[in-house]
Formats: sequence, C-alpha cells, structure tokens
Amino acid sequence: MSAEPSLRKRERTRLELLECAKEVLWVNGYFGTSMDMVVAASGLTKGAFYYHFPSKHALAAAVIDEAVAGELEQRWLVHLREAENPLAALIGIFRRVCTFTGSDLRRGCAINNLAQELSAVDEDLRQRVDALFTRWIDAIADGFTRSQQRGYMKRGADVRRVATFSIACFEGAISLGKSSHDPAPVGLALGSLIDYLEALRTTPSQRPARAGKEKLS
Amino acid sequence: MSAEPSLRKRERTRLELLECAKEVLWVNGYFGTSMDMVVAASGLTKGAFYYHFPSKHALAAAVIDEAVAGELEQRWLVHLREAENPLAALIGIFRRVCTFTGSDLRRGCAINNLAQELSAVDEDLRQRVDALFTRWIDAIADGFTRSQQRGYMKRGADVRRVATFSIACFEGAISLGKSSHDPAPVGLALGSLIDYLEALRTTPSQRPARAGKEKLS
Amino acid sequence: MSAEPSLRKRERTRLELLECAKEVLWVNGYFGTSMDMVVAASGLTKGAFYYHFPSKHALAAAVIDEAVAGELEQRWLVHLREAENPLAALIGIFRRVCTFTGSDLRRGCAINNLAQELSAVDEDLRQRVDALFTRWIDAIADGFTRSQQRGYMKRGADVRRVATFSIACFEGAISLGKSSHDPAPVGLALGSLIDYLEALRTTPSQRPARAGKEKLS
Amino acid sequence: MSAEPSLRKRERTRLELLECAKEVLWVNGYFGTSMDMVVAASGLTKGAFYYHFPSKHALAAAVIDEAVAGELEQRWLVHLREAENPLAALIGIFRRVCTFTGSDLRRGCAINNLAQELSAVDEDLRQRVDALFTRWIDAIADGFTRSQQRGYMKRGADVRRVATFSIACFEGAISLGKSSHDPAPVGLALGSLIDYLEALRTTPSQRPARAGKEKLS
DNA sequence: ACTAACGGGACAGCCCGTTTAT
DNA sequence: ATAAACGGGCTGTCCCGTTAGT
Repeated sequence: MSAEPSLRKRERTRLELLECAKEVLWVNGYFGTSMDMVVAASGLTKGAFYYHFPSKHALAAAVIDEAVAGELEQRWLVHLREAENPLAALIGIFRRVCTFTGSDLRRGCAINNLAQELSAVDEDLRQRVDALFTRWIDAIADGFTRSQQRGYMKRGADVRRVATFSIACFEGAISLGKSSHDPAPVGLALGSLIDYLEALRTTPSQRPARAGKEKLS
Repeated sequence: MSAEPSLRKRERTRLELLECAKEVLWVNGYFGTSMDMVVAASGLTKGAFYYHFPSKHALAAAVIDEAVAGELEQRWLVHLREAENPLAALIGIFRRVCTFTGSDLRRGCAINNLAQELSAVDEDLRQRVDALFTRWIDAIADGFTRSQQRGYMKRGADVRRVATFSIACFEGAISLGKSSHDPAPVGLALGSLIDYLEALRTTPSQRPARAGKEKLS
Repeated sequence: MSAEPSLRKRERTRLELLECAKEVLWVNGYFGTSMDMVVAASGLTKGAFYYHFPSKHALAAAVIDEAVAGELEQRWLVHLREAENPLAALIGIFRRVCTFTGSDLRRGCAINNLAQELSAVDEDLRQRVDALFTRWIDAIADGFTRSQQRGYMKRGADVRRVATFSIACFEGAISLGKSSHDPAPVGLALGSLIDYLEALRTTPSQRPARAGKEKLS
Repeated sequence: MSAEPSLRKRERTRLELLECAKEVLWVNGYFGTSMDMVVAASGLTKGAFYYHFPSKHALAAAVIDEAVAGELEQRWLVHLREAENPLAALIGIFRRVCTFTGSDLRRGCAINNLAQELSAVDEDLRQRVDALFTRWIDAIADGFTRSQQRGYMKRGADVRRVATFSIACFEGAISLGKSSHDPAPVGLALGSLIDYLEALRTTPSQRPARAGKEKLS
C-alpha cells in the first residue's frame, strides 16, 4: 500500500510486541515481568503473542538483539560513527545525561539492567547482552581512533582502555542514579569522567589543519 | 553447654538463614529466588523459615541491612577506617580486585545486583540498598579527607566527587566483568581508575613529617 | 453447530463451575472448601478456574448472586409470584418441606449456611447474602398483600411481620433438622408455623366472588 | 490461697484457654479460626495450649461441651428451672433479646453458628452441638409442663412441639439479625413468637389458687 | 494471524502439630 | 507446665505455554 510495501502486517505486529516488551522488561526485569503484563501492554492476546514468539526466553532474546540494540544504535552508535570528532560527540552525550532528572534515571540503563539480572542465571541471554556491551565499547574505541587520526585526541591514550573506562563509569553512574532516585551522584561521577576525557582532547593549536569540520564539540 | 548458654539458638538459626539467603539472592536475584531455594540451601524447612521471617520481603530487607551491610563493612569500611592513608588503602583494594578471575566476577556486586533489580520495583528495598551506597561513598570521602589532612592526598580534589566517581567506576567495572565473564574489562577500567587516584597522591617530598606510618600503600 | 453458535463456550463453563462450587460450598462452607475441591468437582483445572474467576471471594460472590439466587427464585419466588393465592402457595411449600427425609436436611439451607459462616467475617459477602434474605421476605410479604387483596387472607395481619416470622421459623427449623439429622424437629416447628398461617386464611364464605381461581391451595 | 483451694493452676489455665477459644470460635467459626489466633488471644504459647488439648478438634469439643454449654445453662436453663412460671420466664428472655442492638447480634448464637458450620462436616462435633439443642428444647418443654401443672399455661398445647417451634423461631430470628446487622427483623420475628406464646398463657381468672409466687412474669 | 479457553505446575505464605529444653 | 523452635503439608493465586476454533 505505502511506498515501503507496508512491511507486512506480520512484521508490524511483531515489532509492536517487541517495543512493548522492551518497555516492560526495562522497568520490571525479566523475572519481574509476566507474559500477561507484556500481552496487556500490547493490547493483544496471549495467542497472538505466542504466534510471534515461541517462549519468554525467545522474547527476551529478541528484545535484546533488536529493540535494545536499536536504542543503542540510535542513542550512541550513529553519533559516534557520523561525528567528525567522536570524542567530542561522546562528551556531548555524557553532558546531556548530566541534565537528566530523577525520573529519567529511575529506569536505569536497559543493557545494564538485563546484564545484572541475567548474567549469572541464563548463559544464552548473558552472551547477547555482552555482545551489546562489546559493540558499544568497540564503537567508542573506534571513534577515539578516528579522533586521534584527525588530531582531536592525544595520541598516547590506549583507546580500548579509555573506552572501557568510560562505559564502566557511565554504567556505574547510572546505577547510582537509579538506586538513589537522585541526579546528584550522576552529575558528580559523570562530571569527573568528562573532566578526564576533556584532558585527552588536543587544543586547537595542537591540531593539524583539516578539510572537514567537526560537528559536535 | 558453653559459657553463654548456646547464645540463643534463635539468633544462630536466623543468622544461618540470613547467610544462605544472601548467597542465593546474590546469584539469582530477588525474583529469581524462590523461598524453596532458600529453605533448601539452609537445610531447614518452610515452617522453620517463616518462624524467623514473616515474608520474603522481610528476608530481603534483613539480608540487605545485615548480611550485605556486614560484607561491606568487612571488605571496605574497616580498611578505610583503620588505614593511616585511606586513599592508599582504597587503591590497594582496587588492585586486589584486578586480580580476580572470571569465576570470582560471575556473581557481581551484591549491592549493585539488588539495586538494579529492585530500585524501580520496590521502594522500601530500594531505600535500604541506597543507604548502603551512601554509607560506602561517605566512608571513602571521609577517608580521603583524612588522607588530605595527613598530607597523603592533594588538597585540591573534591573528596565527595572523587568518592562517587570511584564507586561508579568500580560498580561499572564489576558489571562489565559479570556480563562478559572475563576479567579483562575489569582490569582495563579499574586500571584507569587506579591511575586517576594515584595522580591524587602526594609524593613523599610533598608530605610533611608525621609520627605514625601508613599501613597500606 | 447450533443456531446460536455454542452460546459462548465461556458462559457454559462458567455456569458449570458455578453450579459445582455451589454444591461444594453448600456442604463444606466457605472456609471448609478449598479451591482444589471446587476444581476437582468440576473436572477442570486450576488454570481454567482462574480464567473465569479472579479469586475465591469472587467465586463465592458469584455463587451467592447467581447460583443461590437462582435456586431461591426457582423454589420460592416463582411460586409466590404466579400463585393466585400466595399464602396458600407458601403453606404448600412448607408442607412439602415437612416430608423431607434426614438426608435431604443434612445440607441445610444454602442461604443460611453462608449467612452464619460469613456474616461476622466478610462484609461484602454478608451484604450479598442479606440481599437474598431481603428479596425472599419481600416476595412473601408482597404475596401476602396480594392474598389479602384477593380475599384469601385476613386483613388484620402485618404482612411484613408475618413474612419475617415465617422465614425465621423456617430457617430455624431447617437448622434443627441439619443439626439433628432428623426430620422430626422440622415437622414439629414447621407444623406449628403452618397452623399459624392457616389461621390467617379466610374461609370460603368470607371470600368475595372472584373471576380467577387459585392455583395452589 | 483462696477459700476455694485455688482450683489448681492447671484447671485455671485450661478454663482460660477454653473461654478465649469460645470467643474466637464464636466470631470466626471453626475453619476460620487458627490455633495461632486462639493462642494469641489467650496470651499463652502453642506449647502451653497443646499441653492442655491434644488437637483443634478436641478443643472445639471441649468448647461445645463446657463453655457453650455453660452459657446455655446460665442464660436459659437456670431461669427456666427456677422460675415459678417457666413460660413467662421464656417470654421474658425473648423480650430482652428484642432490645438487643445491631452490634449485639453480629456474632449470632454460638450454638447455631457451630451447628451450621460443622453438622455436615464433622460427625462428632455435630452430635455434641445437637446434644445442646436437645437439652435446650427439653428444658423448655419441661418448663412448659410445669407451667401447665401450675395453671399458668393452657393444657391443650403439645409442649414438645411448642418448645421446638420456639427455638426454631428464635434461632431463625437471630440468624436474620446476624445477617442483616439490623435488630428490626429480630423484633418482628420474636414479636410474633411472643404473641404466639402469650396466647398460650392462662388469664388470672383461669388459674387455680396456689401457694408459691411466680418470679418472672 | 489471532482469540478464547484451558492445562498443570510453581510460588508465597499459613496452619496444625511436635520436639526440645527447661 | 510452659516457652522456643521447628517439620511438613496444604491453600489461594499466578504464571508459562498450548489448543480449539475461526
């Protein structure tokens, strides 16, 4: 019907289900979420659900691999990939997180929530969540490398190490915010992290001339 | 039989139960743990369990307030309190965590596990967990202040900020380790943190002469 | 298959469940009845049961409002409503109860059983049971009024008072029968009640001529 | 210590327990009462309880045979036995019940409560409760006989029949009061019963002269 | 592709009664 | 005689998943 050939109803329902499930799982966790909650949130029925997903486990796997991965892509990876200076882009994202209010923080980070709950309990889901962490850290490390190549970042730093450090601090900061219902610790921890990362940037005078322009600084 | 006549059987059983429950909850989380699991782990029966605790919720509250708080005290707070140079003591603890193997990391941090799972779901338990985070950060900040007063730490740093930053990095690092079943990211993240903290120490020549000697360096 | 396409399977199962539950509750009472007993009696499973009723309380409410009210309607109210002389109809019903054997009496009166057990314990269910008593007494009082208007019953009597008196005696008589497993006290008590009610009837010579004829005398 | 040689502590505790149990059973019924409720009401512990009674069943049996029977004796049988005119005494009791408020009626009649709940479910307890009913009706019938012998009651009436009728009406009236939380139906039903019984009394002129004087009239 | 209805097992908590130790 | 602690089974409810019927 539409230009994009309607994506087939089937796929639309599946994605709808996935999105609802992501929201519910994000807040309540895997064991704290019942299939009835997912089904009720989607407005469909159980039969419809089990037509699209064979089990709760499979749903969680799809949520991780598709919905959560999608958010990771949208909120982090695209910006890192497309930025002239990924280091600056990363700092920009952290700065924006510092402005979150208590209610934004209450749900925490979907990836970390699932990681904490499932890692020791379900090997398959653990690996899927871990793959997201890896992709995330890789994207940051790659971004750092590009920033270095373009002269925006000091050469000395071990990009993988700084990337891991950044994600660790970020996740820990979000954890503290979620636990305290208070943005203050997030600001303190991320503030320190931002200072740390700022110290890795080059001053304009240290940068060689370049054709393109950085987008986020 | 003993001098103190069995030191109240009641208390012994309760503590036994608490310890078992802590272990099971640590690994499986709150919703992933059934009372039957706790009871089986303790070797007692349900009747006995519910004689000591009125509900699963109350058990979790007691585990947080007593068992987990006890571990926090033993593994962190005592060392920070008794050290001549708490900053050095903290670095020492982080260094030791860097030597953990994958299997040590698999359970993650009990405080963070519970915080992640319960914060959005149970307000009472969230507050109890948050109190532990607060106590932890306070103890580190207080330690930093003492290190500064004794000349072991540079004066400029905002102790509360650095303490929050340290816990955030630590928790995030443990999360990555738990999720990846691999000590490598822990080493990377904590290594960076240790570097950061080392930069806050004074060199011997900067320190005024003192009577006592630092214990952990 | 049928004209009305299975008249909603749902309603059929629900009514089946309701009927079974009424039987079990009648004999064993609310607290003496377990959900397993109801489920076993119905031949269904717990999952099926809780699809139709959200709780034991809701089941009891539905049993009172639907199944027990249905029996009341069938055994009493229709006869009172449709009789040319409701006073005579009532006496007829009491006469038939006098012929019950011990085993008929063993279960007692469903309304009274539930009233006795639940009144002091569950306000919601108490009100539902009480509504049945009210409907019952009202129907008898209305019948008496019609009997008076048609000349079958003496004018002096306070219809509401006699109706309440009749139900009280009836319930008490059934209680004695249930407790003693013996129809004798039922015969004695209801016999006296019947005598009392007979004394309220008019003799044919006292009655004005009427078009219709009384159905139950 | 006291004149009555303290009745042995053992017996006192047992009676205390019995009295508490009667109160709790009266309101909550047999299945609605847990041993913990009884124990809590008595202020003792489970161990103490099970020293005096081997089982819940045995407790209920003792409550019926002793505590409830005691109340029956005190509130009814003594008055019937000692009255010059037992018929008048009975009417007096019914008159007093008519003045009860809603809250007095809420618990209903202990004998009837237990009879309704247990008759179909526990043969042993049913027989014990039934024995109370029998004793009660017998006492009234005997009283009627004495009233007749002394000229206070018309000779024609079948005393056993009237006694059964009276108890049935009384129990039914109390049931209605309990179920409705309203004294009105009790007043209506018992009022009719009182009228009925009054009609069985002799007028002074019908009475032969006698030596003694009637106590309750 | 989706709904209504159902199956059966698991879970938290309660309950009756026992044991151990005074 | 009484208290503290415990054993084990049962109850009401929920939950994951399946099936019959469009």
